Amino acid sequence: MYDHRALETKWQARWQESGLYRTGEDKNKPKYYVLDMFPYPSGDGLHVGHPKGYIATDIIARLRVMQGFNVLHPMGWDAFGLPAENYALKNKTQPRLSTDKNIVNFKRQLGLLGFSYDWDREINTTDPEYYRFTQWIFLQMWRHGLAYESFAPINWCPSCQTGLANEDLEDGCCERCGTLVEQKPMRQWVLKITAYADRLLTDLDKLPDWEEAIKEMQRNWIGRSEGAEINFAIPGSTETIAVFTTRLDTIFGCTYVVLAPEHRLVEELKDKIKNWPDVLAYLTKTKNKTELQRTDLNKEKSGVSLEGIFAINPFNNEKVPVYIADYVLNAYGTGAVMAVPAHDERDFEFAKKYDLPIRRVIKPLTGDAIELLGAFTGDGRLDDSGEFSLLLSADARVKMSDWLEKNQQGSRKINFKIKDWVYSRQRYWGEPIPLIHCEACGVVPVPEEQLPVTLPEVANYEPTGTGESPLAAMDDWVNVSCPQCGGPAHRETNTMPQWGGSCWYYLRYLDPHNNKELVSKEQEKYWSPVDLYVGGAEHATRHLIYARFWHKFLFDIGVVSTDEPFIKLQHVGLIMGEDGRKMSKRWGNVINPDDMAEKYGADALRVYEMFMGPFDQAAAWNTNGLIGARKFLEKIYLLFVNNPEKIVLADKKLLALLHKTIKKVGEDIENFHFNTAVSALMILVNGLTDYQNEFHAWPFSAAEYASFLQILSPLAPHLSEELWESLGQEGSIYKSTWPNFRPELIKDDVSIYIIQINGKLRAQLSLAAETSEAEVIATAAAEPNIVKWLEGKEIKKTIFVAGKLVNFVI
RNA sequence: GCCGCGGUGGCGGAACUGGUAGACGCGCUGGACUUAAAAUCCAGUUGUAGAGAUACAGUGCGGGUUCGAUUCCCGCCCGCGGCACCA
Repeated sequence: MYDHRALETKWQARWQESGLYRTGEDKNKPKYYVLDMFPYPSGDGLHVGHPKGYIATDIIARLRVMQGFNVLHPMGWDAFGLPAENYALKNKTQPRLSTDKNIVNFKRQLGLLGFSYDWDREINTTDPEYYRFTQWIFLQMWRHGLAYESFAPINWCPSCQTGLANEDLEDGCCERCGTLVEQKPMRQWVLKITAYADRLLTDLDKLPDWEEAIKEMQRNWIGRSEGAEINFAIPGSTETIAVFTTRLDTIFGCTYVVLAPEHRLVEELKDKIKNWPDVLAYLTKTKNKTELQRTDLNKEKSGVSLEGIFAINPFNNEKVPVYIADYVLNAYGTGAVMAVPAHDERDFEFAKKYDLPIRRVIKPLTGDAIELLGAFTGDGRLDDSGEFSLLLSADARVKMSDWLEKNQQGSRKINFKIKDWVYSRQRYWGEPIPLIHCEACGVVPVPEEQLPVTLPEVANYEPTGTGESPLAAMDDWVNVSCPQCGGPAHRETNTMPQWGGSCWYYLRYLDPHNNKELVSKEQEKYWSPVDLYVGGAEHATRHLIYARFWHKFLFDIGVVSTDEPFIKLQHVGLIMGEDGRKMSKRWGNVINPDDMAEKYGADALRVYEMFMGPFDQAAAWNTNGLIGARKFLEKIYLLFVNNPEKIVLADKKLLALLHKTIKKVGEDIENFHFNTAVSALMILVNGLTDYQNEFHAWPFSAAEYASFLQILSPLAPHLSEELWESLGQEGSIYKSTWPNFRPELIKDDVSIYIIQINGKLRAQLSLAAETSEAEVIATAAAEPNIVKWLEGKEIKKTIFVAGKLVNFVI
């Protein structure tokens, strides 16, 4: 039994004392930047699932250092935002105090696991010296017209009492507290991420080392669709109804037009609408529906016609009725659609209900004789479509778009699902938005030399629910003179959302103490971009899109030299509770890493978490598995202490196994196959244990035992360091050079042949590697079990694969 | 509904570009040590038949390609994740 507590605390203290993990500064070496998604320091502390990704990056960081790279491996805290504030409110403390306390606890917990972080580069998004630059970036966006004030209705969480971005919702509920979100018009700051939508989409193709699944999620979120915008004239009005469609080829089948209830024209055309009371009733009914009710796919479509209003289809000059219906979304496209019930399921359903005409204009290419019960939504051949009849759908879309543009009735158009980013929160615990409202000059930026605009300490930081943040009540802080004209003015009192500070933190690690600029050109050029980024897949459509957006903007204004921030992205699979459910206080299935490290050791915990299964897959916790990992380390310890004389009786097979293992462990770590790396080490250790127990000697030299420790060290740094020292090796194993495997030792001199009859295994044969084909076949055919099978049969064919198998086909 | 990922022993999982299915670990069974238990060590562990050699079946289901398929192709079923009235 080795005393893991004594051993691990000893080495953790020594590493810290010697500054072992300070980032290398020799710029002649190649660099490797390996990054974790920095944690949100919650009051609950880390559970056993959080460190899984950190263990993996630590293993990679250690491997890269040993391979001769300058490695940047930093850690910090993403500490602004709702959860921290809600936690402080619940515990009746100040967010500043509770956040600082939580950080101390998180840092202690991470310290127990022996990570090789360079703590000199620690950052904290709530530090004014940090958020000064978050504010600076916001100002640059404002200057470039990418931050604008809007009064449109947005998602409002009545429980958190703040506006939210689309990305903050889950099934129409607040992602934080699960409360049903309402639509509420309010003043807000919005970032124009849509201006980058096309680049965010197309540049995904430049990221071959991102998992396809995550890229696909982003593509869906951005949601690009190509189509056309068409203007339908309104007889008796100068207004036109613009509709967006991706199926211009179906336009001859348009039998009515639908506006979203919130569409601007509804109010504009009020005087001409003959059944206004009906319309008003419908509008009220819609307004009272929640977002969830409105988007419920199972609900029956409803709407009301705008009596007296018609729209003219420019292609055939036909006059069609106009409806409002809440299945049309005001926020997408133009908020109006041309309805083609024959070729769109939603329109079909609506037309059936209100008895509107259904006109088929696309014939399926196959089986068109069948009478369709629903809408035919596929491409086909145009029918009854004037001069465009008989064209194929795809061709028709091109020709009809040309026609539109030539006749100035509309144009080609690309739409995105992604919406501009609602960037202000009516809460206290966030970065103040560095803008000033002046009665005379309008919105004026805080001069850059006055940054940061620090978050004032307030006695009462509870949300007001009025659409203003608690800061609005702080007259001393709010009232300022205008930086431009000196007149009376007041500060913007909304704060930035949780995701603000994390949009650029990876850049700050490069140059964390620079108080002139967010990162120096020199440091940026050397360290950027991030070579490996590891974190949860839940960030695919939030943090990872936001950060790419900011990065591209910073690239455009010359702050960074690359147009993508993260070269390789690897997502980490969750660790579930022993009951298979997500670890949560609610289920009482949370396993605490402190307890596990205390009981079984940090090394055992590291090895176990990597051994649980494929890194990117979810896996259920099993403490017996952790004990297995501990036993494995125990065996290693015994290898070194059980044979103190260290007599060496050379064993070729075990030496070959060592070199195979060196090769495999290196490759597996690079490919994130930690589970098989651990298993390879176990196989080697089992071999060594058996050998030592039998012969009471080592099968190879101390130098080779040292290289075994080296390949173990990224996984189990404490124990390896201890045994490395006991072998009399100089310096830390962390600074040693990763061993090379010797290919000549790996090559087998015997080949094991499998002998098959009709593809079924019947015998095995072990022959010298250089045995000729003819000889192998002859020997195989002479095997007793094979002779039995071949007796009285004719060999039709013999398959031979060198070094592998012989297959007799009979 | 659309998109992505997956389905292998009692469990987590392994299997390189088609070539011994079940590595490694957990669990379980039997044994050794012990007054006893824990720990440790040894043996076994996909199913069926057999004392055994061995034979047959077997990687979600049904087909196909191939000398040979967990791996490739076609058609399904189930699970997980994301998006979802996006025109």
